[in-house]
Amino acid sequence: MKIYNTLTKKVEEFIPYEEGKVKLYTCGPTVYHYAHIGNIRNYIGHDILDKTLRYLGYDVTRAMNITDVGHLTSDSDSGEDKMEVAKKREHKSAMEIAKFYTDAFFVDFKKVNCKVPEIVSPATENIPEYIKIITKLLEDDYAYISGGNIYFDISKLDNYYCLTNQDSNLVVGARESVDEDSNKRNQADFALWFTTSKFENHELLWDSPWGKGYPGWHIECSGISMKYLGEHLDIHGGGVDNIFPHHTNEIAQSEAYLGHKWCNYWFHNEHLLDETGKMSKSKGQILTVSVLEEEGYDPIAFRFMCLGSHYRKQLLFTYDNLKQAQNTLNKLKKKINSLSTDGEVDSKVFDEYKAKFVEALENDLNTSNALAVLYELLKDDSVNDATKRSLVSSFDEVLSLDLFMEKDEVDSDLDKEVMALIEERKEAKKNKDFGKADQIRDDLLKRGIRLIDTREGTTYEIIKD
RNA sequence: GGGGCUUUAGCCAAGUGGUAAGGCGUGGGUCUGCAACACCCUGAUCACCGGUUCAAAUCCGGUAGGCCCCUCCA
Repeated sequence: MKIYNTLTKKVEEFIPYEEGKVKLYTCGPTVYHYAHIGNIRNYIGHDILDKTLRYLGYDVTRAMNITDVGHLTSDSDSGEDKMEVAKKREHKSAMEIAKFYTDAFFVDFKKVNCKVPEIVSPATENIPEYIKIITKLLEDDYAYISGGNIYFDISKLDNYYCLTNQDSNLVVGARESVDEDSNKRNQADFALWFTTSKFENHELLWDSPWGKGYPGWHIECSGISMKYLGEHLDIHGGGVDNIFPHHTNEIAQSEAYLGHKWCNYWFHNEHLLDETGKMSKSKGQILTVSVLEEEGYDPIAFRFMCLGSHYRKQLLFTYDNLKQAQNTLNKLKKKINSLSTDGEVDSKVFDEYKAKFVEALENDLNTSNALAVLYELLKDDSVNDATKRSLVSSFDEVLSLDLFMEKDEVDSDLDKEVMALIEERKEAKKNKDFGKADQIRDDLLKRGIRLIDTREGTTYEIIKD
């Protein structure tokens, strides 16, 4: 399996620390607001990575955090905690907000057929882990106390900027809204722990050796990852915007703490854009999977749209594009569901096509080509339907597009009524009363039922969108 | 100011030196009483300029456009 590694900026052969096993970590959602479809695209990317590794036979253990505390609008000790902002907005307690949005997140997560990681852990449930790490960083002089807070001293590292090529060209405050924090030795230092000194009204506080306070944003991912996945992590992923500062800081604190290399592969998904650029929770309008569904779109069509592109390419979201994806997916499913169950699976052909499919995925998760293999298979006249069905079913373990439609619960009353109308129309057609025949067809279409005339007779389908 | 990504037909998109996969849409056709469905057919020299090479969408240099990061973000 080849995969792009942000650390080396190259597509590399993936070699886990332990043969056959993969420790995978995904930066999870912040739960002070809904996850928009841009966030969801990132999780779809991780889902494909996760499932591809399993498809290839790896024993994968995956962990994901839920950021329910410590997410400031800035990484200095100024700015507001986003959870506190949400509390003011919604007049709820921090834990109520976290629970509400965590639940909402997983509803959408599952709607696009993302598999829930083995380990899902909220930041607030791992405080002792962070204290343990910070204590050692202080002992080893990688961290210092200033103004009541604990900061990581980046000057203690030679390769702090290993994920980016910024070297020391970093300009703190390139963006106007960035505040300077006078407690820091270097402006690029980052906070590990905040005390109550400047946040007396902060609701979530924990005792620590340095006073009541709460953790900085970056420490949670290091803490949760090391607690559940150990000292050696194979793949750590997130959105490209996490590369700096979040992942840069995670590497700094984790490797300073461990004293050795921590994670070998860094996996980053590009953004989903709308006409105005990057989608963002702070931009106001939050477009969620559930909203797409309310607008009449199948969440799986959104997944399909994401798979048509590559995870490392920006993707423009428009309703036109989604509509196209929906239409394409419907046609694809229709084709698949019209496959007969005749014949026996030809294992040689099965292996050949599976190898092609795997080849696409192994090439840095080329889902677009993987889908092309699916189309090639469906068009191949030399392959019998049983083999096709079997392959499609196998491919869908990774694609997760629900390619085989479960038979809808047939509403027998409706079925009886439609069959009677079909019979009536048949009579009308026989009598050349086409006006009446078309009337019946149009009336049914208005109700979302499309008649399909074949040589063998007339059937119908229920139009989903 | 610094760093990174990106530009392929109306749209989505593959392609990693040898004369452009696939999908959607469009148009045409078959089928049909007419349609729908289905099926068949239908399209681009790859932003631009220059270089390397027998050979470039693919490598190098430059120009132009788009996007992201440089302490909110997936």
